[in-house]
Formats: sequence, structure tokens, C-alpha cells
Amino acid sequence: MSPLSKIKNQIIKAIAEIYPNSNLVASDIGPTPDPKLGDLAVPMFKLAKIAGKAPSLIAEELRGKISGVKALESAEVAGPYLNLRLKKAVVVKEVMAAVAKDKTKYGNGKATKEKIMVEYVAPNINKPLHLGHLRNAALGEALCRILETAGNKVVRANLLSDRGIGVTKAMVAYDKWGDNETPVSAGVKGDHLVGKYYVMFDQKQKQDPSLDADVTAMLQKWEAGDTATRALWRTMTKWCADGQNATLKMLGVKYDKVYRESLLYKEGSKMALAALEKGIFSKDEKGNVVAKLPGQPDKVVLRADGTAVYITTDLPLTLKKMTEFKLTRCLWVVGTEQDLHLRQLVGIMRLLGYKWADQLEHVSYGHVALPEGRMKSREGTVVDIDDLVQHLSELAAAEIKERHDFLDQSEVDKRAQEIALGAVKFYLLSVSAPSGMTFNPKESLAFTGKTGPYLQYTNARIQSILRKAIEHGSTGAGRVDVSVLTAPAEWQLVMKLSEFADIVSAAAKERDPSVVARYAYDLSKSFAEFYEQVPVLKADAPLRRARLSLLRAVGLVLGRSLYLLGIPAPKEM
RNA sequence: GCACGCGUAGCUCAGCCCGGAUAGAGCAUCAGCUUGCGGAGCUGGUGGCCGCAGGUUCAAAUCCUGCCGCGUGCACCA
Repeated sequence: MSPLSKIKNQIIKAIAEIYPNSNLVASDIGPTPDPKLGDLAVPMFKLAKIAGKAPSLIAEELRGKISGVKALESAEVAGPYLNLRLKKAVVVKEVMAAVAKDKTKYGNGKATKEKIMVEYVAPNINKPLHLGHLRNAALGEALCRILETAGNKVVRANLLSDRGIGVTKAMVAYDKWGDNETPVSAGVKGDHLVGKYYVMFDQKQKQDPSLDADVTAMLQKWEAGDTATRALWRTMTKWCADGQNATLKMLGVKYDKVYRESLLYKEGSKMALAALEKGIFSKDEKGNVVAKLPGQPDKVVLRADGTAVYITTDLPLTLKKMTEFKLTRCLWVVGTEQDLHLRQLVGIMRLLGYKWADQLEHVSYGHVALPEGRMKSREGTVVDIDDLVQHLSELAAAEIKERHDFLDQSEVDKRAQEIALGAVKFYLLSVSAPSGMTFNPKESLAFTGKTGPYLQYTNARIQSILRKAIEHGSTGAGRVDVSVLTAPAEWQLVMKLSEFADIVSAAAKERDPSVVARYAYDLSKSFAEFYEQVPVLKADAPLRRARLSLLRAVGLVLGRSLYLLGIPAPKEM
């Protein structure tokens, strides 16, 4: 529990001793709108209702009577609110001690019994990953880190859609016009090479619609296990998957388990037929196997000719996930356009009699639009991740070079990519998930204002001061009296630090990394104000030591916040 | 047509689940801050019928109802 929550709980308890049937809870207590009014505000409306008295009267009664809260300095009545002022020295000591004690575990939640699988990205293996995948990857990875930090066991899973029309189109085009080209001979990543043929197919198909028949024919050969077709498929899907994995690695994504559609869909057909036999599914007039779901449209789970549809794979996949890993929760990070699909999948699992259907959960995120309109892979209007990060890195590199004349190119490149990733990830994560968003290139490329680089810059400044302190021989370690930290800017920072654990648990509960993004920004903003107002290295020894330990605490918590968001934290930039 | 999501400052978005003090940020714009620990920064100003109309309440951006606008889905596509 966060130091702040502890204090709030003590206040709740103290009020309950005066009003035994008090219905106030810790979350009723909030910050005051203005620091001049005090630190915490307790609204009296709930108590007023119970007691049948005016809120201001209750506040008046409580004022001065609250006892047993060590951190409480004074209480003032402001209309229907009881505003509390905290003893800064007490709180500062408690918060700083908590950070010092827990170090990199500060903010961790208590271990739960939850074991949660998060499936995210789940790409088609026929083209490079694009902007939509980037929002998915950023969201999924941040969610995993937040859930882990909140005390849960997390299993990261990917599903490769490595079979079907998309892959086959690329195969047909390569077969006809590929001329034995390879990623090495072409000098491009495998996913980009496969994507080139995927786009080529659609261009040629517009001229010659008969190409569709070639796709059908190749799909059938693949299905029949034709040796040459399978070999081509293995080669091309490997190229593509390797390329995509390189992109994911750059993004900091690594999976515990990777599923492949090609290894699952047949099992799905069996499950569907078995359920048909038992009368759980039925056949429609065309002969398709259909699940009839209460309150939802019917869902075809197997085509009349016995071939699989998208959801067919999900049947055995979901079953495998839940049983193999003994999960208590299973999340999909998937766009809002699949809301209905996933509701239907959950409904089907329930229909099949699996009690854990209630533990399946869709983390839905809105579509990323471009200002010009919708992204379309086939029309080349996609923003692919490799190109985007490359472009951002170049801009960042130019900024770095302006500031540092004599840096190695390799160091420039390294920092530039970290800044580029910070910029785009923060941009995508700072918007709450279900909202659609417009990807405004200009803004996401910006390094000033409420951006990833601002957070990274804050971290770099903190690290810089700490480095200089060591050079000057004053580390701030050892016995430090932190109670001298009484300046408003210091107090504001300590209050921010005190709520970190609450932020982590709220983000985990809401499945919403934007909570952490907002916090990280607020913390950085508080630091910047502190930095402008208060000298650290030039302060007298006792104060300097105290401020240095505050900076270490802020650096640690900011670093943890950046980690939760999957944003790199370079020490210099 | 039905379902889901969205509508808050010129632009991009928080806040809504769980109703409470003058509705918050960033960008843009205007005016300031540098012999100083990293100016990718800081301080201040301008800018809002919180889509519209009702209702509930001592109190509504927040809850309820209806309407309007935008997006997505309702495929033998993934």
C-alpha cells in the first residue's frame, strides 16, 4: 500500500471512531484544489446525509477531534469540506524511508494468485508491422509490465496468422515474379520482402482478376500438403516472421509462448464438428456450422465445405491457453473493430460449457487514423513501424548533434533510437485505450511539451546532477535528515512519490497504461518546477544531502514509470 | 435498421465507471525568464452554451431518457 493510502486509511479510521456508522472510504479523500487550503480534502456530504446535519456543521464537529493520525498537522473547515494539513516532516520521512527500503520494488503490489495471459500484436505473416500493430504492441507490453508490478503472474503470448488468403497472395506473386529473390539478395528485411509481393499481387490482380483462381489453387495445394507449396510457405513465413520479430525486439517485446494458426485450425474443425454432433451447434440452410448465441447474431464456426474460418482457430487456442497455463485470466489486446467477434467467442466458450469463459477479457483499443484518412496496406498508405522509427531517429539524431559536437556516431544512433521509441510510444500510450486517435505525424514527432522525450529529458537531468554530485564527492548517501525538505516544490514531489503504488494498481485494475503515462508526466513536471526553484549542488551540506536523496527517489520512480510504459531511459541524451 | 465506441479550448487529448470547491494538460498564439545543477526547460496571459433538449439531485462534463453528428461492427475476411 502506498504511504498516501496509509494516511488516508488512518483518517477514515479516525473519523469512524467519532462517527461509528461513517460510510467514508479512502477514495473519498482527495487533494485540495489549491495547496493554500491544505493537503487533503474530506467532503462531508456523505456523513451529512447519515447524520441529518449540514455538512459544514459536521466538519466543524470533526475539526480538532480527529486523533491517532501521526501525520496530521491541522484541520480547517471550508464550507462542506474538512481540509487537512499534513506534518511535512513526518510524511517526507515516511515516503523517503519507503522508497529507500523498497528501492526498485517501490510501488510493487502484493503478490496475488492471479495468472494472466496477455495475447497481443497477433499479426498476419504477410507484411511488415504497421502503426496499428505499434499501438497494440505498446499497449500490450505496458499492460504486461503493469500487471506484473501490481503483483500478478503474466504470460506473454503471440498468435501468428500464418495461413490463409493473405499469405497465399504473397506466395502466388513470389511464385510468378519472385525470380528466387531472398532478403539477403534484395538487401531488405524478410517481412518487407514478403510484403512487397503481397502488395504486388493486389496491383497485378487489378489488371488480371483471374489471379484469384491461382490463390484458390495454391491454398488447396497447401491444404493437401503439396511438397513444393509447403516448402515455399515455410520459407516465406519464416522470412516474414523473422523480420517482424526483429521489429518486436526493437520495441522491447518478447513472448513466453507463440501459437501458430497453421497448427491449430484443424483441431478447431474437430471441436466444431463434435459440438455439432452433441447438438450444441447447428447447421444453417447453406450447411455452415453455426453457433446460436443469446442476444447476439449467429456465428458461423465452420464453412459448409468443412474449411475453417477465423474463429475456428480460436476454439482450441483458447482451450489450450486456459488449461496448459492454468490461467485465472486471459486477455486479448485487439482493436475495437473486433468487439463483437470476441464477445461471440466468449459466448461460444460458455455455450461449450467452459466455466472459465467469464475469465476471458477483451482489452479493446481504438483505431489509429492518419490525418489523411484510413491506412490501407494494399494501397501503400500504411505507416510501417521500421520506417517510422527510422524517420523519427533521424530527427532525434539531428537534435542530439546540435547539442553534442563530438559524440560517436554509434552513440548518437543509439540515443536517437531510444528517443524515437520514447516519442512514439508515449504518444500512443497517453491516449486512453478505447478512444480512436489521430496519428498526427507533426505532433508525435515533436520532442517538446507533453512527450516521451520530455520524460526522458527529465530523467537525464536527474542523472546528470547525481553524476556531478559523485564527482564532487557528495553522494547524499549515508545518514540524511530529510525533514529539512520543506519547500513547496519539494513537498509537491514527495506527495507525487507517495502515490506511485496507487497509480500502478489503478492502471492494472483499469487495464489502462495511460494512467501511468499521465503520472510520469506529472512527476516530471513537478521535478522541472523543483529544478527551477531550488538549487541542489550549491545548497549547504545538510540540505544538499537531503535534496540529493530526494532526487535519487524521483529518478527511481520516474525510471520505474518509464519501464512500465516500455520507454527507454537513457542517462544522457 | 440493430449493436458498440466517440463528441470537452483553433488542434490533439485528460476528467465520466465511483456526481461535489473557480472544467485540466500539451500544441498553436501573445508577453516574460539564461554570468545558474542539461533552455528538449520554466513563469504568466488569451482561448470553453463540456454536441443538443429534457429528467433525477442540495449539487451534473460525470447518472437516466430522447435526439443530432462521426467511427466501427452486424461476411463462408482476418
